[in-house]
Amino acid sequence: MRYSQQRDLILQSIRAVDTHPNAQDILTMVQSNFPTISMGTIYRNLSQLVNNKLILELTFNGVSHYDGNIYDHQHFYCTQCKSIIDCNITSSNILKKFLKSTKHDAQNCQILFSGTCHDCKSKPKKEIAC
Amino acid sequence: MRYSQQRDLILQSIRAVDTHPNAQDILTMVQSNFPTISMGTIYRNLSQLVNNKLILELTFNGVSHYDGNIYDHQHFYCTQCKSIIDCNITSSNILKKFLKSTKHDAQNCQILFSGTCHDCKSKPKKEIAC
DNA sequence: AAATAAGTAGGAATAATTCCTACTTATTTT
DNA sequence: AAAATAAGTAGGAATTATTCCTACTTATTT
Repeated sequence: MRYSQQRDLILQSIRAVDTHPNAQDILTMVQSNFPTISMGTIYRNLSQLVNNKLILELTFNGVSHYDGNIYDHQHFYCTQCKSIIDCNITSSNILKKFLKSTKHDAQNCQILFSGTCHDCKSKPKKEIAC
Repeated sequence: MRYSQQRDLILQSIRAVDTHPNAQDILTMVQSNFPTISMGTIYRNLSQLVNNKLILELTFNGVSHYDGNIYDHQHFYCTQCKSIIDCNITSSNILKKFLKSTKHDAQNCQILFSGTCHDCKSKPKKEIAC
């Protein structure tokens, strides 16, 4: 991989947040520093960064989201506000257990919790104006 | 939900297999009994069946797949042959553990293992003809 | 400094999914 | 049983995320 300012900015933008942005979010973030960048460039570089394991790709509702935290951790998806929240839970134990029970060669394990996040639970539901 | 032959056939088709078909697969299956069914009908009924918890929806590589087995079980995704294989592992223990460690109200937990399945591991890789 | 291989912008193409409209059918009411 | 009505359908258009293509640019090597 040859250096490019575009890819560098994309990686920095992803690392700067813990919100698990999608391609469109990343385009918007990078555009503020580099207005001529295009969506093709975003997607091409995202797949390179994923292939080189510099970022993680996660799919929620059929849309790819990207995570600059590549350490073993899991995610919680709030079905109300749609936010994706990091969980400090490792998957290695579950993976080990699974490997003992199967003939498949599992190399990875992703756990996705879902429900209502703490914020949505405590906040009263938005009232709809008449 | 009023009865319809189309929805009934869709549900039966999904229950008849353990291959986790996507919308296109289901269209093809149902068309063999009901040639005039359309993709719009497939999608509309799939989302009703999911909402009524008669089937599960799983997303792999950004594509929705459907599962007629609604009991607590998990999945293994083979990165080589792309097949989705059921795993006889429950998530309730992991979910309980998670609930103790967090303020989020998790109601669901999906675990996805991935790697090379037993078949792909034992079979020699396909040779490419010269 | 010249060569070249990788990267870029931006628009076209593709694929999964949702939306829309006029028609049909299962169910309820009389 | 016939009429009313609300849910369902076919099929095509629209939308959205993503990939592909082409001519141009730039980082790196020689």
